[in-house]
Amino acid sequence: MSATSAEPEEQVGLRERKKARMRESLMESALRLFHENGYQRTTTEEIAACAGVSQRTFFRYFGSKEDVVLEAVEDVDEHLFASLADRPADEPPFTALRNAMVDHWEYLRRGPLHLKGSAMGMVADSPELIEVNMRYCHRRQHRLARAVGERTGVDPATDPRPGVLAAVFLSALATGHQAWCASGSHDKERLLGAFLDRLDLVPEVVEGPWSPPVPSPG
Amino acid sequence: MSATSAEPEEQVGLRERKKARMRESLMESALRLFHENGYQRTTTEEIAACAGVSQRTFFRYFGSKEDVVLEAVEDVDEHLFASLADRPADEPPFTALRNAMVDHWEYLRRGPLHLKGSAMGMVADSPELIEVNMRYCHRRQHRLARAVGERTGVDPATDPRPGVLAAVFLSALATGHQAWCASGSHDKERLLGAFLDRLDLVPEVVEGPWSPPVPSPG
DNA sequence: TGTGTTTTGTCAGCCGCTGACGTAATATTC
DNA sequence: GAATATTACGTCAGCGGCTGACAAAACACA
Repeated sequence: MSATSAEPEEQVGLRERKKARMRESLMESALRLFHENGYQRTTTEEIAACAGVSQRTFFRYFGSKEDVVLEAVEDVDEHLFASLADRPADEPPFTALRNAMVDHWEYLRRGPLHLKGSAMGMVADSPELIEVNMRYCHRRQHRLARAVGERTGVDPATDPRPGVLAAVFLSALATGHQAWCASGSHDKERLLGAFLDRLDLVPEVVEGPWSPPVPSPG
Repeated sequence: MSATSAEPEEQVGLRERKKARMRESLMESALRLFHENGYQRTTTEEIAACAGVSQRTFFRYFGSKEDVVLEAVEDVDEHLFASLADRPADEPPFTALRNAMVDHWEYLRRGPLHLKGSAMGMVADSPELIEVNMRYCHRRQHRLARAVGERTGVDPATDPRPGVLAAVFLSALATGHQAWCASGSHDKERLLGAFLDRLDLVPEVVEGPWSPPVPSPG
């Protein structure tokens, strides 16, 4: 084909450009098909065909079908980490994480991540993807621990605190996510509310005895 | 309908007995092969052959290869829940969980669960199984939340606290488990130590600012 | 333009997993 | 003890995820 007229300004070369575009194309095809037909009912051959390549090529770009979802989630996480770095330095780690989540949500609300931004919502729609998401939570946790470590000046390799904080934070999020799924709601704002409810509960839940069983009206 | 109460005895019948034995046989074959050759390199056909049945029969007893590991872990969890119920009623929930873990370990130390008891250690040996374990952590979390709910008289369906506590507890355990794997240690006692270290860190990590970065020697 | 490297499609194949169907083992009834 | 219905099992065929190997096409560099 042509394309020889386009002069790449950067040193990255035409090849890597194509690779990046192919990767984006495959991910977009996959996420769209997942959204339309469901994760389970979408085959890797369909994804490849939708992107105009062979199945083998799909597996050269993504290690597995699950990896597509994972990478979308990780791209979204990336911005959460940026939000964390932007929080004032005097905020305690856990508080900073909570507030970064609020900032992050405000960013997602403006929708610059289009399909990827809805990846988490997509996960909610199909129980299979919840497990897929779970499967990778230790990868997310490692990345978050690193971000927490950078913020606090603590090395996650020698100090267990960043890892513990990351794990606790993500597990509380997961609980909120599950409750949101169970409620059948599709309102993204309610999802943030569920997140914050659980996060705010963590200190009280691990500290001392609990207040009376059910303070709700009966 | 037929009169199934021909025999009022609690005799479950030969058939169900055989089913139970077959199930045990398959699980034992699987766990032993996993232990010897690794999870990945053990095929479901080998498991079936080891138990003297066809592959199809294996899949009639277990929904997936992963399920075998999951059920082993759940069997072990079962006793953790019992230990939790035995803790004094005046212990706060998180403390009770922590201490139940210690009791539970003492039980495992006596080795009545033989192969199943080593399932968690097996998980440590193969990175693939860590992901398998992760995949099911929300199932474990639900069961633990129920146990916590029973102990505290709180309904997990309406009060989010049991779910949050269960999630935080298990995620802290997972962190300890990962650290233990990373250290390359195969000493089970060190694993318990890693668990307790992380659990004891949780309150301090979510509460306020952190103490100086790294108090350890350089 | 020609040469060496990277990327792709095709093919073959393993493995996890499932539906369908016939058969053997078990339980029930006479 | 024979006839019956019920249940478990083996065999077979097949799908979908995933991988190695090889040849052809696309690209980079000179």
